[in-house]
Amino acid sequence: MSSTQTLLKTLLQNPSSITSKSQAKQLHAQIIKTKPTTNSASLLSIILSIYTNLNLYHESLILFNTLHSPPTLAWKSIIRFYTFNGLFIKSLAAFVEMRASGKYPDHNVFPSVLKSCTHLMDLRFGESVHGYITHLGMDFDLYTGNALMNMYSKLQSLDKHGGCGNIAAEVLDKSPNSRKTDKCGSSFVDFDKLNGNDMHNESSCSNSYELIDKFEKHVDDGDPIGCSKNMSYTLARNNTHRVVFDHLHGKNDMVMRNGQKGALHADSIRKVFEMMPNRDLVSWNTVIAGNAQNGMYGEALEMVREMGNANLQPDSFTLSSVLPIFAAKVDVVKGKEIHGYAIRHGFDTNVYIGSSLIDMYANCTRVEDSCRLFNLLPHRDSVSWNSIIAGCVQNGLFDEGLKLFRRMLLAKVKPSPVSFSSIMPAFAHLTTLHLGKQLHGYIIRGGFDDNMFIASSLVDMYAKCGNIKIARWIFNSMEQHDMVSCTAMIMGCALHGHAHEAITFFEKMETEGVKPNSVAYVAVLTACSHAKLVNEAWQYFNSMIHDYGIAPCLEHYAAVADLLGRAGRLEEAYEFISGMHVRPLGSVWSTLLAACRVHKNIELAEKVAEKIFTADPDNMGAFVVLSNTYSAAGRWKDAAKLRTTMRNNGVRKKPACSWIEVKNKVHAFVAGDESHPYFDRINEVLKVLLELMEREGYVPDTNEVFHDVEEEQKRDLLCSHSERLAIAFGIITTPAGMTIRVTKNLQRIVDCHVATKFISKIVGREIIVRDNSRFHHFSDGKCSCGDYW
DNA sequence: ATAGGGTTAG
Repeated sequence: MSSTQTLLKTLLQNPSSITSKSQAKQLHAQIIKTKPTTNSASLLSIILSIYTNLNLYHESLILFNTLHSPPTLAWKSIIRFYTFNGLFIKSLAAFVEMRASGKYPDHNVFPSVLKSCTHLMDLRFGESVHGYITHLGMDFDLYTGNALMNMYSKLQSLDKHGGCGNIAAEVLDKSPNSRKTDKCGSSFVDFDKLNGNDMHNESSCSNSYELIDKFEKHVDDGDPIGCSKNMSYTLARNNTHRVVFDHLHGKNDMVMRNGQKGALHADSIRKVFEMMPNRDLVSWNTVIAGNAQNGMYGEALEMVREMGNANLQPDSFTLSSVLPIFAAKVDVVKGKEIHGYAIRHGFDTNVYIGSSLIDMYANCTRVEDSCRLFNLLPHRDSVSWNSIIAGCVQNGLFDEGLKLFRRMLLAKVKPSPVSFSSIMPAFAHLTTLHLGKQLHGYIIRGGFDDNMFIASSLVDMYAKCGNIKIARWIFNSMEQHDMVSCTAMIMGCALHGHAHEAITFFEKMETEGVKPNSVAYVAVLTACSHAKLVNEAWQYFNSMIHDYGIAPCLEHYAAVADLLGRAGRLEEAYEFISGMHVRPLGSVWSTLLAACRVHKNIELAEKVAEKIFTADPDNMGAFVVLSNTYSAAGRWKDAAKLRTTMRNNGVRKKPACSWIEVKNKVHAFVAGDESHPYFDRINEVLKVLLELMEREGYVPDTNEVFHDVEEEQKRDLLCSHSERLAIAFGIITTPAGMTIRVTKNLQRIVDCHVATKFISKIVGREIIVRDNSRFHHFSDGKCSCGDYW
């Protein structure tokens, strides 16, 4: 009896002295046992505040639900608890209920409530809370002020993009008794499960494939029911807290990230900041971060200086807001200064600073520095891994990125949506469809496939890996499109020679109110170029300059020059390139040289080659193309002379190689390759094919190859070039009627192209060949490229 | 009450 009273006394005087779960539960039990007639609710509230401070999930919820008329302390505790655990809607619901029950919040509650509004991106609700805060005169509270500024800086320009409006209000309207029908517990567990799609489990790979195969089949059937969306819906949408789920998985990021330019709430932020009687480091950091994240770099840096005047030193929070500015401005000198400051203050081992530094160096193309930093980090979290992976991939180190991705999984770090959208471009560039598909499987099962970044990267990956059908399907099933996803789709169409479709997508984008940028124009001009749509290209080129005020850069000029070349308007192309506002690189001239080869214009070819040799003396490819131009026009002597020069200069032609993916395994072939275990069967097939092809009228075109060998040999060599070996292998190993997909590392020669057309007709198969610049769809003796490549 | 990482570009 007396011990109980002592305990209760201690408890009442100093609740924070209770530091363990068992202590807290003991006290709780005591109270229940003694059944105090007075103050029962307030004693239980104190227990609740201890539970919530210890973040004891079930204990807190069960206790709260037993309170019929929770006192203010209980409300405060539970609201904080909900916010802390990411149950933002619950938190706001509790706040509303608290008010409805006639209890008044104090300044301790508002930071949690405002944080919930911020995470739910519910500006309207937040503003009304702000009004209430002002009404109560609590906007002078330091923490509340900081939370207000944070909310306005995060929800900047939400209005412009529609935002999420009244999520909270809607939910609140519907669930006045949300507390009674509480499902937080189960939702929390479910959520964990969702996160735990186990990337570390090797055996789950086969499931992934099955999933994607099913997916592919649905797309082929043109019946998207049961596809990705529904699969992920069953997994993810069953969640009663979808909004929270979305938020934590970055879906709603888009809205925030889109608001780069607007300064819609800058005034609100400044007003709060200036009204505050006291400002601490957090206040400054919040405003600085707000400015930095909204693209107001100058203001952010200015505030760092002002902060110094107020005798406050930048801390790790300040630095991690400032570093992205120098990353964006590609200012490695300033970035390094910050790095130095971080080292001097011992911040360089901080994960936040670490990943910002990794990103900054990578953005300044100093990936080696990023890697060094990464290896020196004493502790790495998911973001550090994502930073280094993205850094590598963005700098073209795809294999390194892949290695790091695997290392991340081995280190048992769960990949996040950011991991997926960072690594996916590596598969796109490496054309490793099997890896891309595998990752797509994980993405579907994790329910991440509606993330804009991921969906865009998937569209791009499938297009680049040759499956334009799936790319198109994913694009069409996206809920909204932005400039990036549209550009990926347009470029995908361009890559596959579907110029008109590309233009349709471009126009749809414009009518949907998505503003094209410079990259989008590169894509649409590339599409025009592949289909020789000269007039359309000019129209886009001019509209870009005059309607959108985008200055043409090298890529746009290159696309137009390429187009003129393809259309046979060689002189015009030459004039166009000569008159460019940007100094043409060798590569621009190279496209014209290739055009000269196709149109057999030797005079211009020589002139252009000269330009290449002066602009870019290391560009040895020009020798090869020029030599081929001579050959194609039958000027053997010139070709031979050039080849001698090449040899003397140590120029070696890159060996041509073709590869084909069968059953998720890549089979590579080089010309005359006899090492493949299937070689005999391949040879047999090729013999039969040649006979049939010749019966159909095929005549080997030996002009462009091997002038040093006998005519007889030339024919044999042609018939065993790498593309044909790969196709023959595909014919043997894949079921009849199935599309054969082959990739080639170089531009193909005329004979090669012609032969593949014949083969597609004879075997009655669709054959898709990707060469160094685009996809060629062969079927029934025709090619989608219009025989220009 | 404040922080870091992502998709398109021959």
